[in-house]
Amino acid sequence: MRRVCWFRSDFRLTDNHMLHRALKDADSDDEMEFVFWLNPNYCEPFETRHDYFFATMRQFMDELEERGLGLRVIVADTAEQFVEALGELDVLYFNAEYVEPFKQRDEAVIQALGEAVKVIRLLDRHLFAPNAFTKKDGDPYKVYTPFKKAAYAEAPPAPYEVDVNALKRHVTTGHEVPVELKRQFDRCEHAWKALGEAAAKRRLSDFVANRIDAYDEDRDIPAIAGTSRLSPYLRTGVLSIRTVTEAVLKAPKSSGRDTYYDELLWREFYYMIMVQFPGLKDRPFNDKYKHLDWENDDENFQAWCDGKTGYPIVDAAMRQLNEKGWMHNRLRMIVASFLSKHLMIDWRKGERYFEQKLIDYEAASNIGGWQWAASVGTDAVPYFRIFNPTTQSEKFDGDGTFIRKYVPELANLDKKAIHFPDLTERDGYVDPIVDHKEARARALERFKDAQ
DNA sequence: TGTCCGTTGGG
DNA sequence: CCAACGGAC
Repeated sequence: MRRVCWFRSDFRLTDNHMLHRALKDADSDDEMEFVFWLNPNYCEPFETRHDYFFATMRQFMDELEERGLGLRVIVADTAEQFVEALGELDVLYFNAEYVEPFKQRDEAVIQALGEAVKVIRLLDRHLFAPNAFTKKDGDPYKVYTPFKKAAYAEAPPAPYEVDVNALKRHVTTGHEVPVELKRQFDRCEHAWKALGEAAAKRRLSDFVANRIDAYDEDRDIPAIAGTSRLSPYLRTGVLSIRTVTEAVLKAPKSSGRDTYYDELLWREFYYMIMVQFPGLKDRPFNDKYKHLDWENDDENFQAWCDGKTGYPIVDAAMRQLNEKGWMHNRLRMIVASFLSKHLMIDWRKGERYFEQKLIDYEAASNIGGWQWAASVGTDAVPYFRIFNPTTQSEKFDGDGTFIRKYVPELANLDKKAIHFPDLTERDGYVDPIVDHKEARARALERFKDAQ
């Protein structure tokens, strides 16, 4: 029997459902092969997130090699080409993706394989199946709190064991590195710190041992490492959600720990919503906001993207995104509120900009978050809760440490002036592109019209 | 996981 | 003057 394990965004050897299952199924003389489909169409334009992805992949391949395992990288534009390159096989294993465009890609591969090949798709990226919880009437939950109650009643799955030595007996081929992969590796420029499984686990245990107790308070301060910063690992599959959950629930009970587990459940909630209600990348969950009167102001949108709005906390946040491919969660809320309320620019533009830039981009969480902030989603913030960027800045970056790091033009201002410099003292820094009070009033009006 | 504005009451 | 608070958005 020839069993093929298809790696996608699950670059790890431990607690990997696909590997666990393939090993369980394999007889001692069965041959196993690891493959990766490199689709050059997914690499253009080459953004920071591609850089992170391929840097991670490269690190994973080094790790495989050290352990005497190999990954065969197949370059293909279509599912048919990919399947043809796979050659003869009996079983294909992979960890399921439930959200587009990956779902469609996976179905195209299954189609192209035909009846003769057995396909085993496994739940791996999330704790619970997307249809695991329903209301009494059988409908999916649309509100977080009851969903959470249902989820709390269920024990999350334990990590899956993977015996690497057993893998070695089945996987006999080394890496196959096509020129196209080398080309992608060569495009990587960032000097990423803490790549790979070992670094991810160190960060997880540091978080659980030292930071999780204070998480509920520290997580809102962008100048300190109060959040777990595990999302890039979850995105690339370097860390498994079961490993994270196990470590979190083993920690002593605290309000920080509970808040953090809640955030993991928000991740489950949004993915469940995306699966149960397809199409949310392009339409608001709440129908009444389908025809909201958005502004089509390219100049303002560009200023937002570039971190040149004249609101220091917004600009610092956007510059962090542009430089690091990552943004602190409190800041994601602030810039999303600013784009959709102050600028009245369609949340979909912001969602797509985040998609382009974020190394931890997950469609469900990102779309859910944007719809939440723009007040058009399920269980979203009410439209009249409009963040005041200056107040948020004073509250969460009180002494201006974060702003100073990313907006050097303002580095010399004192901690009072830095949150919104006086219009006469902005040499070297842009004037605000909108007036807060006017913008707020306009947003209230537009949203009220849509009620 | 909000902010604004008017009111009240202490200094 | 300003903190505390409650209602409205």
